[in-house]
Amino acid sequence: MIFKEKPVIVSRSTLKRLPLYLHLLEGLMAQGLEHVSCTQIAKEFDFDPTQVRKDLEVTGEVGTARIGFRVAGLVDSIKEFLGWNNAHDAFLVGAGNLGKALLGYRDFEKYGLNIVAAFDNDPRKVGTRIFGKEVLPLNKLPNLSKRMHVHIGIVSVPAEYAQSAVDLMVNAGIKAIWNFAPAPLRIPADVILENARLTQSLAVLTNNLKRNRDQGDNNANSDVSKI
Amino acid sequence: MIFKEKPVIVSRSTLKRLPLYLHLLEGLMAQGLEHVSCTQIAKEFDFDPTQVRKDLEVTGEVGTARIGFRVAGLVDSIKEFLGWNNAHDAFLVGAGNLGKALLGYRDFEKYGLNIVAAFDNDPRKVGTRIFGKEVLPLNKLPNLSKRMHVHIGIVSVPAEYAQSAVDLMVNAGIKAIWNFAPAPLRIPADVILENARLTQSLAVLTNNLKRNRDQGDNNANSDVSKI
DNA sequence: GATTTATCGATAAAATTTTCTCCATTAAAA
DNA sequence: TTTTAATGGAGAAAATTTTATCGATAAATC
Repeated sequence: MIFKEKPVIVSRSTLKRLPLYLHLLEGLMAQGLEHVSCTQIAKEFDFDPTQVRKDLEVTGEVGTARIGFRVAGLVDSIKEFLGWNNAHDAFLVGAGNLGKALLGYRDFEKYGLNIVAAFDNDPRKVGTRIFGKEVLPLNKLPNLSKRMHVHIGIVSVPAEYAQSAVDLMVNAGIKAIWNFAPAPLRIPADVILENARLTQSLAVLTNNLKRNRDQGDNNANSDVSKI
Repeated sequence: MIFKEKPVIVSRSTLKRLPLYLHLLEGLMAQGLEHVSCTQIAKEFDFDPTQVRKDLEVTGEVGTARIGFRVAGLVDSIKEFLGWNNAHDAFLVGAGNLGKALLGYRDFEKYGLNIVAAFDNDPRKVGTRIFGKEVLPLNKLPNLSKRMHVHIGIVSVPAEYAQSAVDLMVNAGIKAIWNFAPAPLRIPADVILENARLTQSLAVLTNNLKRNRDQGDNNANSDVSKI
């Protein structure tokens, strides 16, 4: 019997730090650096070195004492772990401002995401091309997603249309939803939902700002100089 | 002696849930609903009711048994708590794709954010207007930010320029940075930094997708149907 | 070659966040 | 008026995440 590596369930927190490490490591690799220690990485981000070590553990890479980890090995293992080595095709629904920006974001390729087409119900948009990608009417999504085996759907429609867009996608066999709309979404348990909501991040920012202003205190946010 | 309300330090987790509640509550208010219970709110998002209660506690609103909370009161208190009642002026640096999208995102007004101008060093962009907002050369930022008392800076430049953009802003008196670049940033402790990195969210998504695929298991992500 | 230093890996401790439990309160029902 | 059911509030418990500690190991230094 062959033992496949058991898929480790990793905390969101760790998962979200991995791209930061990756970006740093790619820079180091470009500089020709061979090895790097958790201590060094931690210093860059003002993290705890132990935390970095724990995070890197999930990639399966092992370091050597006094030397650290192989940079190239880490880069590859993090990409592998995140699923960024194999490109995933994705559909985008909602070709408004945000949708356009996402369609034009070239870096997604690096992250294994390939937006193959956009969908919108606005007749002025349908038929046009945005950054080389065709804008199709929403009702063409189900057939196409089945034919092309697309499993990721990006939601960049206004909040009030989000649920119906998601329902359509789920029925069409989409297995993972990346949601930019500020709406709660209902999906079956076997579909993956990841929210990327600007408002949440903004909430943290403006609340901090208000607090700073309210108190004129300068040590309350001593933790915010971190990454 | 007058006791000012002591500014409560609230966890990021709570802070990030508040905008979700707010959005829901605004919907309920539009429907004419007067009161709402934590139980109802929790049900919408598949959260724990106690968690919702604890989150709402920070706003200072008190509910009444058997009735719940006043919807209008909650909406106002959450906005107040997040600092979304008073508009904050902001500068945006980097008028690329993402920058453009942010400039065109009308909802920011609702969230108390008012982008007053954009800055870029690309001569083809300087002098143009994007969604009515002027694009200025970066070297005009310091003077303007002081004159206009702008305290928020939005970073949407490529990673390699992020640090220098931030340094410029910090020197110009910017007090809070909203960073979209996938780079680690160094800032003084009294400046607020909030990162809004798409790659982090994408990492969670693609990793989940890979895990699901690797194992063909359907109960490993039983938590992903939540908000 | 011995000693020192930096680092990893594993485990334990601390801190934080989430969930649970119980009780007092309140409006509605009997 | 009394009873009942739903709810908020407070605090305890559980789970998760982060940080600290310690022995082993490998390179650098003496």
